[in-house]
Parts: sequence; C-alpha cells; structure tokens
Amino acid sequence: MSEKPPCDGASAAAVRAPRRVRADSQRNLKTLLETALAVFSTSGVEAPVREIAEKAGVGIGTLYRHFPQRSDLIVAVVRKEVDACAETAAELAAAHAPFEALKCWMQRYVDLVLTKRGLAAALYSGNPAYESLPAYFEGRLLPALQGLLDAACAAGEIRRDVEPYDLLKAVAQLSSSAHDGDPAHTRRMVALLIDGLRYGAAGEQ
Amino acid sequence: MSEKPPCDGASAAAVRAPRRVRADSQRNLKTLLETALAVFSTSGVEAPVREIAEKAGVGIGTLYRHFPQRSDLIVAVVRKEVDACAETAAELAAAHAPFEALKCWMQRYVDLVLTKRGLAAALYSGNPAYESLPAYFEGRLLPALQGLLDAACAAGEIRRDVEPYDLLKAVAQLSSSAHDGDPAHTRRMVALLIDGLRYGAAGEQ
DNA sequence: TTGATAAACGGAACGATGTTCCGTATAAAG
DNA sequence: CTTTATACGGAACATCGTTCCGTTTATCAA
Repeated sequence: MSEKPPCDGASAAAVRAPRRVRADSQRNLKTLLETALAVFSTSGVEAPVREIAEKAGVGIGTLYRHFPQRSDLIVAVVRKEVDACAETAAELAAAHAPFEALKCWMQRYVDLVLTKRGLAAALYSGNPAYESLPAYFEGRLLPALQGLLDAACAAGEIRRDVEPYDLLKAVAQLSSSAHDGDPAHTRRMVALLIDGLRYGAAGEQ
Repeated sequence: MSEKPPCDGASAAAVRAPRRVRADSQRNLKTLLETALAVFSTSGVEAPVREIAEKAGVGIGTLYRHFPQRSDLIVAVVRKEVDACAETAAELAAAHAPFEALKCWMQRYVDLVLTKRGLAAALYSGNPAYESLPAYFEGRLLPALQGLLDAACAAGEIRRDVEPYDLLKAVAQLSSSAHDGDPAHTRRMVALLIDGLRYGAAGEQ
C-alpha cells in the first residue's frame, strides 16, 4: 500500500486528500452564470453558447467543463434566479409591512416570469433535462409566498381563503399572456389581483 | 417586344397561359406530406428535414421548393391532420347514433393531440410561423364538435349546458398530461368525461 | 413526333450551432 | 522551486437548416 501523509486526525484509509477547488475555476463559474443570465435576458434562452463564452471572456471548453450540456447552463441560471426571487421574500418581509411586502414580492415574481421569455418552449419540449424545473419552482416559491401570506393574514390585512399555489399560477398566466403586450399592463393587472386579497380581510374597514 | 401566340379569345395583354402543374410535382408534394406525418409521429416534430426527404425518396432541394421553411412543412402537416379529424365528424355522424358518434370522435381527437408530441414546444416557441395554428384548430374543430353536440342534444341523449370550446380544451388537457403516462388512461378518462354529458339529459331515464 | 422551354429536381456547399478532444497553462501542495 | 492534478482554450467534428445552380423532365405548340 502506498503511504500518504495523514490528512488529519481521522483514519488514513479510503479517501485521499481532496485538493482545494482552483480559484480561477470558481471565478469562471460565477462569471459564466452572471453572463448567461444577462445574455438569456437579452436574447432569450436560445442564445448560442459561444456568445456566452465570449462575453464571459472564457473559452468554450471552459464553459463545457462547468456545464457539460447546454441545458445544464440554462437549468443552473433558472435555479439561481428562482433562489434569488425566493430569498427576496424574507428581505421584503423584514423591511416592509406585511401587505406591502407581499405586493412588492409579487412584482418581483412578475419580473422573474417576464425575463424568462422562450423558456416555456424548453419546458414543454419533452427534454428530460428540464423535467425537474417545475418542481423546483414550486419547492422554492411556494414556501416563500406562504410566509408572506401568513404574515399578512396574521396582521389582518388580507383574507385567508386564497391558496399560494393558485396565486402563483394566476400571476404566471397574467404574465405569460403579455408576451405580445406591454409589461406595464401586466404589472397593473397583477396589482389589481393582489389588491383583491384585501377585500373581506379580518380587519376590514 | 417579343411576340407571343395568343392565349385564347381574350385580349392578348397581361396574363400569359399558365402551364399546368407538373405531375411529378404534385406527386412529390403528396409523398412529402405523408412521409412527414409518419416521421413526425415516430420521431417528433424536431426530426431533421433531411430524414424526411430521404424517406420520401426526394432530394432536399425538392423539399425546400415545396416548403421554403421547415416550419412550413410542420404547419402543412398539422393543418392536414386537423382537416382529417374535422372531416371524420361528418362521417361518424352519418354512420352512428348521435352520442356514439360524439364518443368516437372524441377518441379520434385524443389521437390527434397524442400524436402531436413536442408540438406544444413549437407552439410556445414564440416563432411567428406557428401563430396561426391555434386559430386554425378552433376554426375547424369547433364547428365539427358543435355539429355532433347539436345532434346529440336534439336526440335528447345529452345535456345542453356544455360549450364545445370547454370540452375541446378539457380533453386536450387530459391528453397532454399523459405525456408521461399511458394513453389508455387518457382514453378512459376522456370516456368518463364524455359519459358525464349524459347526466341530466332531456330524455333521462 | 419532335424540339423548345419553363418548371422542377437533386445534392453539393454554406453558415450556424452543440459538443468533443487534447495540447498547453497554472494554481495548489510539498 | 518542483511537481502534479486541475482547469483552460480553441481547433475540429457532427449535425442542423438553408441556399444555389447545373441537370433533368413534363408540358405544350408545331
């Protein structure tokens, strides 16, 4: 058996010392994600991978090292966006009154849906690579919205008979039908929908 | 000016004698449509055009002469399929009792939706080439279903309070959710839905 | 029947795209 | 500083959709 210097106090068997991840690798990964988000928002998800690699100042080989398939990059970007949107909920809840936070977050969610132009095509493409995305959407976004709704309910600012899932879906539908209209209209309609939550609240006037 | 032999008794100006469409051209067009339908049903709409041309025993140039864009071929096949489905309605109405005809046609419609796997992606792709398809669906299928429903209503076999549009959409949804399930389940559920039409009919037992 | 001719055919070639491969560069560890 | 695992870069490949143009052929008039 080959002798290796002890990793630490643990038994020397099995696992070999895992070298730390190279700094440039981490940097490139971060840059690629940011660039891909920017490009996807501008040109849609069907943008060529080469364009993303170039704008990130990185070779195609590097891109493919981090994301073996084009779909992996798309999935990573979407998940990161969803994460960011979900995390916004807590921030808004801490900074505003419950209903105000809810209202702001909904507009944030509209942004999320709006910038994902062309993603629906990928989702419905039958490509197994995207199958996990809808579940991820729900898993992250539902709890976030649930928290906001609970807080607003507890404060007596909104009614209690609305399901987070229904709300999420309704807003998504309002947003997706606006692919040929102006985003301002979508925002107004969503605001109207959310205002509807105040009707019949516990602390009604 | 060049001299041309007179076309016919009409004034010699403007229109020249339009030569008849070549027989091989018509034949190739027909073959291409049939082959494309077969290939799309097997491999999905994302099948390469070259494969279709080869299986049709035709050069790519010929395919592109008839369908300048890949999307043109897809649209043509879909429209032809929709036409065929719509025309089935009249045949079934002539051959069966009203409700039986309705029931059969619905299963025919399920087939139509089922074989169009992956077409949803094209529809939602934002490609303007497919924008006209949903309207064509409604324009052809709604009247067909309307006729079957009217006949069944007149015979007192079903209730009158169901809109053709709602029915079409419901069945499509039942079918599309089956992309990961078995078609048999879809068929049973659709049959159940249609049987629901008999509840509360004029001539109820 | 036989040219003349417009129309259709066939497929090589082009450009774009996703993906692979491998020689080179370099950050981390001793 | 030397070593070495790791990551990088980009040429090269395969596969698309699409274009182009020389060749073939169905139609029509004589």
